[in-house]
Amino acid sequence: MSENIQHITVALPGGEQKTVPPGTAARELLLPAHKQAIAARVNGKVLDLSHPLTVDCTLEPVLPTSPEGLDVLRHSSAHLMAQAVKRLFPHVQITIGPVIDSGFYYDFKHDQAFTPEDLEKIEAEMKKIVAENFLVTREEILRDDAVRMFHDMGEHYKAEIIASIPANDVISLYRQGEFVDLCRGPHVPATGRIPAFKLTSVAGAYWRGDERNEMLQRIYGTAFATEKELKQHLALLEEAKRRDHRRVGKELDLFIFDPIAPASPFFLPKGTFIYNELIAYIRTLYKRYGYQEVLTPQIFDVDLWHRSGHYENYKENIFFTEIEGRTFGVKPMNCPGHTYIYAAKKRSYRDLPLRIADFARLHRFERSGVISGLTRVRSFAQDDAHIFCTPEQIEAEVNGVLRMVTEVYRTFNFTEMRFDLSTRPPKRLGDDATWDRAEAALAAALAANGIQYRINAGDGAFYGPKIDCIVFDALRRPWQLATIQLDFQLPERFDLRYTNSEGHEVRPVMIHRAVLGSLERFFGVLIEHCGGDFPLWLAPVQARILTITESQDAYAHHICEQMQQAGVRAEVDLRNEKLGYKIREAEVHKIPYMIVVGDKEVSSATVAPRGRKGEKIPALTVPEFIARVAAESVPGGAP
RNA sequence: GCUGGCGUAGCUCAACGGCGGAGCAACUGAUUUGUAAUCAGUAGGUUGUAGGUUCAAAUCCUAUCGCCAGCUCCA
Repeated sequence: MSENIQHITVALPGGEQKTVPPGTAARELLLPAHKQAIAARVNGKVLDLSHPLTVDCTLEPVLPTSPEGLDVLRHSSAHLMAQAVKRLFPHVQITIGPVIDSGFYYDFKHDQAFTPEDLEKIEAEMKKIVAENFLVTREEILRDDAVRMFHDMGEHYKAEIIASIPANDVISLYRQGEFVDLCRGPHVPATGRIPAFKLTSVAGAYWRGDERNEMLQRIYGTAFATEKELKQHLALLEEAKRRDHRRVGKELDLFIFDPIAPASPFFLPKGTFIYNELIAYIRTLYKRYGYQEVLTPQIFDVDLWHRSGHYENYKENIFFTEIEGRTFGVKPMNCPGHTYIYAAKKRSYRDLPLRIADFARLHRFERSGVISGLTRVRSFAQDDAHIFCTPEQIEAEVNGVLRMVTEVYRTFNFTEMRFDLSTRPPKRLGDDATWDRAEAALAAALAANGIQYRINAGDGAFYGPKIDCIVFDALRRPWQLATIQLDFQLPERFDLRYTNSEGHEVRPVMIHRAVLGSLERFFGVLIEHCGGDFPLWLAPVQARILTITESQDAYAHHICEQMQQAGVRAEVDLRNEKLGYKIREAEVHKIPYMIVVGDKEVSSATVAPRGRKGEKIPALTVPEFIARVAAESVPGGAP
């Protein structure tokens, strides 16, 4: 047992190697050079700085600015918050406090609700604990001892969590000052290392996320490596508020909501214009991509929903109505209706693929707590279509849909996209050979389009695998919009057939697909993406003519008429106001072109356009201006 | 649905047991104006709805409708 053969070799960043006795803390090797580190990465695993190194390993610092470091920081912030809460509200029980995308939260058992004033107090206490700069230490303890310990402390939720961990496991505790919490870590070495945090909101949450359990109080917060990043994050939240489609929709007179029809938008003329343009744009693509549009009933005998399986699986979301003793369901989806169009005549393989598109209104009952603006409504339409094809055609069809999806999102200036391929779930319909072929076809179609994708194993629907398209808006928030789903079940349930080339009757495959998804939801996302500055082709008013005095009224009317005749959506502002006032108003209404006309323009028969961002555009003749608008006013044209 | 918060003029918000206000918008008048707000005046309300407490309710209580945040990110 000679001491000197028990040395370990640690590889540090930059190729440096050190030989140290086992048990040396990671911190000691990192410290002089990497004092910013808040954790250590040992053989790729993120651990405490105090972690004793026992075997040969690679060692890297984890900085608070790295994604892993930020997680550590936020997790420690959650503990910091829990400590502050326990100081201020000793009777409160702690439960769990994980890291989330935008920060962290901690759930507490507290009989009263936390108020915004409480949050301020808690935040102040957190700052105090940071100043006290407690060491954060880790210790290991047997499970049963931990259960007893938390039980004795009156932390019954904590004890319950620990009791659900296997009996022989060693578990870890983290201590900072008087506060101790069960946690697997890692954590920052001391509370003084948490520089920038903010508590953002408080809300109810169920114990273990189950609505049958009792309700806890959840406090959300966020933390960053620097004050500057925290400010940036808070500014982003402000910007998101400013762009909120509910606010923009009101300001720009796009749509309203009224309690008389909860979660069902009333589109005003300007909003309806944009809505219809979205449909018109998709229709132009349908011509190129070979879709045929249909109109189908709004309500169907409940028999349809029994046969399709919706009654069994989706009843809670369907509006029912009764008349003449018959029960009808208002359609939440178009697919069952479309099977009737398919089945209306005998189909041959020569008829396939059959692509049926439908912009029909759909109604789904959504629980009152989940509805929100245009993004979660009870009344909406989709750019929905169903493709009936042979199994051999799946890849080519999905390929076509993917091409359309990428074209559409490019048009709307969504530059970032992600695709997820969801494969067979444990509980499913159909044989493995069919699933093999279907999943392979989807993967091949993705590959054919050069699309990188993630696999969500087991996340497919029970009736078939699917591809979801997630787009990121200007604030980098993800939205799941387009979807492509294979379906082997509905053709079965509705006994759909076609005659193949050998004369046998066989089942077609159904592909459900939407590109924009719900038009309402897409509209909402588009508003937030562009902040209300719609591209020229979608702007309800493209140009507003602003006069300086009433002596230009006749000219303004004349050129407005000219523009309208040429298809430019123009209007005049003849009000007896100063130019600055009219400009401000047009600016606030996000009108793309302001056309200033004074005596100068009248005498030279020109216009002086101004862009909505204040860009000065040299004087143009009216035909020149019209040509400019016409050139820019196409999908994918001027932003 | 559940937890919490909030419903006051068209919009954004004050008043928080004691006569419901302001800014913007609207309307009227004056001003005729050159690139983000000219001035003055007028009108606008059973305080979401229904009950209750009180001498007195926008304010306190109950119910109801609606809106907002959250309720899957697992020590």
